Amino acid sequence: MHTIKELLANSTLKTTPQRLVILKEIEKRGHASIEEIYENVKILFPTISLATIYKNINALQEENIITPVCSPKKSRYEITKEPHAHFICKECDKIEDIIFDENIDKIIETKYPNSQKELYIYGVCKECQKG
Amino acid sequence: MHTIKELLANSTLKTTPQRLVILKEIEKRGHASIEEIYENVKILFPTISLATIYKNINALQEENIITPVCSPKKSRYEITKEPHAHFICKECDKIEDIIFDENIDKIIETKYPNSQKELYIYGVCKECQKG
DNA sequence: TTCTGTGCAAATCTTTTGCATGGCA
DNA sequence: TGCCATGCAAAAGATTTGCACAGAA
Repeated sequence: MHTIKELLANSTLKTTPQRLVILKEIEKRGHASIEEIYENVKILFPTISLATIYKNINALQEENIITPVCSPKKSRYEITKEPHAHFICKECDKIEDIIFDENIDKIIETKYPNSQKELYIYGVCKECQKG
Repeated sequence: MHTIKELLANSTLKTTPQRLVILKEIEKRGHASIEEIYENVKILFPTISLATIYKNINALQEENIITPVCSPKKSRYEITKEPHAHFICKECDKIEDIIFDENIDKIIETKYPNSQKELYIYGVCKECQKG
């Protein structure tokens, strides 16, 4: 486990207040979209520009500090962590982290060895099934 | 199994030459992006407009005739079929359909019952691992 | 004949780029 | 101090909208 400051210090990127605030926002929300990051970072950092958000999102992805979580509706980003699975609701676009079942892990590892894998399950969440 | 014509006939959408050609292109490629569809449909249908492609992609998704396949790089679409899994290469963005392992199916069904599920495995394909 | 679909143009939204200035190491 | 990062403005790219005409049912 690393702190956000350590993640930056161990990368080729410089530690700037903007980057710290962007990463804290992603960490706090679990999964954050560009607009969510921009709107919330602007509260603490009114002068920040959208271009800075985009540049940093790209740089942080290249350093593997954050990982895109893609849904059909909008892309979001999370702090890169151990392999885990996502459940994404097709209706409300909610993302839940789920335990990466070790049996599934074994099955996939057999077929796709040495693959840096991520598992996504797209479905309809319980709340939306009720509606 | 349904033909493309039947898919349209059973929907609320009218059957037009443009829609048939768009769907045939998606079927032929397995997974097609907006630009791929546009570039190839234009050969048969030089007057087609990008707006028509977008409007139809949205309409066909609402009718559940096509399903988005999302990758971190670009969105693509496929004809809606029985649940199956995708392997998407993080490097070259290639998409492979893979058999939906019945053991994985059972594990997911236990945790997410009655969920219209899709399985995605993001990793690095064999070709890109060599490089 | 009716009403949806098409195609064009314009509008809007999203993301990237260039450049002068500011700030971390 | 040197070089990378920021922020602005503009450019480029992607997607949506409005409207008149064409075409499926």
